[in-house]
Amino acid sequence: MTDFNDKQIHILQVAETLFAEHGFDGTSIRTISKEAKINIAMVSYYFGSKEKLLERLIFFRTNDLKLQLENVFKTELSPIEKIENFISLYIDKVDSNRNLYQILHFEVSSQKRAMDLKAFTAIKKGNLETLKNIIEEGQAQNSFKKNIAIPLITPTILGTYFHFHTNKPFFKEIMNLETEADYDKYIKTELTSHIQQTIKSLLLNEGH
Amino acid sequence: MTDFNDKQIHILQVAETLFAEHGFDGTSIRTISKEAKINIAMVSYYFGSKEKLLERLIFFRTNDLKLQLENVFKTELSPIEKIENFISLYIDKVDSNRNLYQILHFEVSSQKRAMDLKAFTAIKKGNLETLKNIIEEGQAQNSFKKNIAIPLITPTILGTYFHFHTNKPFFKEIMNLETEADYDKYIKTELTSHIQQTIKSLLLNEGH
DNA sequence: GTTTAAATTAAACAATCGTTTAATTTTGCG
DNA sequence: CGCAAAATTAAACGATTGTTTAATTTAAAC
Repeated sequence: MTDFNDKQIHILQVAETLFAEHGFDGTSIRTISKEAKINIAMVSYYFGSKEKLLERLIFFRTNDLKLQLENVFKTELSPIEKIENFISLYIDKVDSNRNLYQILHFEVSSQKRAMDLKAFTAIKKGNLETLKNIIEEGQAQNSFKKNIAIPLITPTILGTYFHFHTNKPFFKEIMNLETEADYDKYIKTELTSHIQQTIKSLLLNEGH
Repeated sequence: MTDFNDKQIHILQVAETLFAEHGFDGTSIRTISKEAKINIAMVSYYFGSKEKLLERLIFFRTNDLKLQLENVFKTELSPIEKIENFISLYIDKVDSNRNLYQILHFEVSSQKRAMDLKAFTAIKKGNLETLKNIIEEGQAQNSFKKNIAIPLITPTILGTYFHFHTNKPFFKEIMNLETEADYDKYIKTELTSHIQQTIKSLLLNEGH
């Protein structure tokens, strides 16, 4: 159940792109088949149904995407450096799996699909726990503020990223990001830096 | 073209809820008609097509939702107080139009629909301009930092809100928000406060 | 080379989609 | 009332949806 052959992976990759572009309901099996240059019946043959294809796609990616943020916590860095690494690593991972997260973002919100997202929820809880450990470490040595709503940090980190990316055409225009490379570079530099600066300002005690 | 009769408004309201729940493609005209207790043909009769219905819905709401954030700028408050009001007003307006923004959020990102969003883009640019004025005022009197990526402030404000709301089931669980009223109250208090605190920390010069 | 299973195909399935038609009912006005 | 416009209806349209079937080709094992 864990393995995919080359053909299956190819179908998943094509479906991922199309789902992200046109949504799950907006993408037909015929479109996927045409794009992947396979017969229509192959999707049912390999995955059973369109909905199971999506489930397998989520598994395929989240299994490949288990964030190893715990390692950040275990390093010898200072809490504020850990926060910086936590953010850059998080954004980088999400950014390199844009399409899947675009799908999850919508399919999760429209909770119509009754699919198993427990694994995904577990990952989110684990990441939150890691963040909590880092922040409490900083609070213990009095470099971080005490009255912080820790569970709201992640919404600020990821929310800033997603809102930027969701409104990509708008920001490409007002930032004069002409090419895709310009856009990608802006995320890796300015946007990531802005998020780091925002969270650091929120956490750090004044005068440190 | 500006007026809607009671029946049209009723259809728009039903469609708004269903679109937000199941997406545009996931909602059929038959479902809308059934829910609104009208004949299937009435949608085409009043709006022309399903896509035009969505356009009219966006117009219907954004026309009612022209944020009067400029008024915040014109008050006699200090820049930091203006920022606080800007954020609470913005979140409150978006929160009271959750469903529409949920739709816009997805339909904008999947830019398949070739519809007229210029009015919406214009509103966003206007809001950004207002925010810029407030911040530059604070920078002029040396209470705000100079090196701020102003266009990334809005993504942080709205992104935090949307990411929270998109993952509503997750946060209801970990925050122990049992009822809808609990959830709504949390947004108006804790979440809004967190966003205000975050932006204020980012903007304010240390020692002020 | 024969055999068996896997892979692939074209075709058809019933269901649902958005939209249109044409007939009927309701409404408002003189 | 009589009449014209608006509103509403049931029915049908062709197109597309996800899925299944049954036949055929390919691949691997012996």
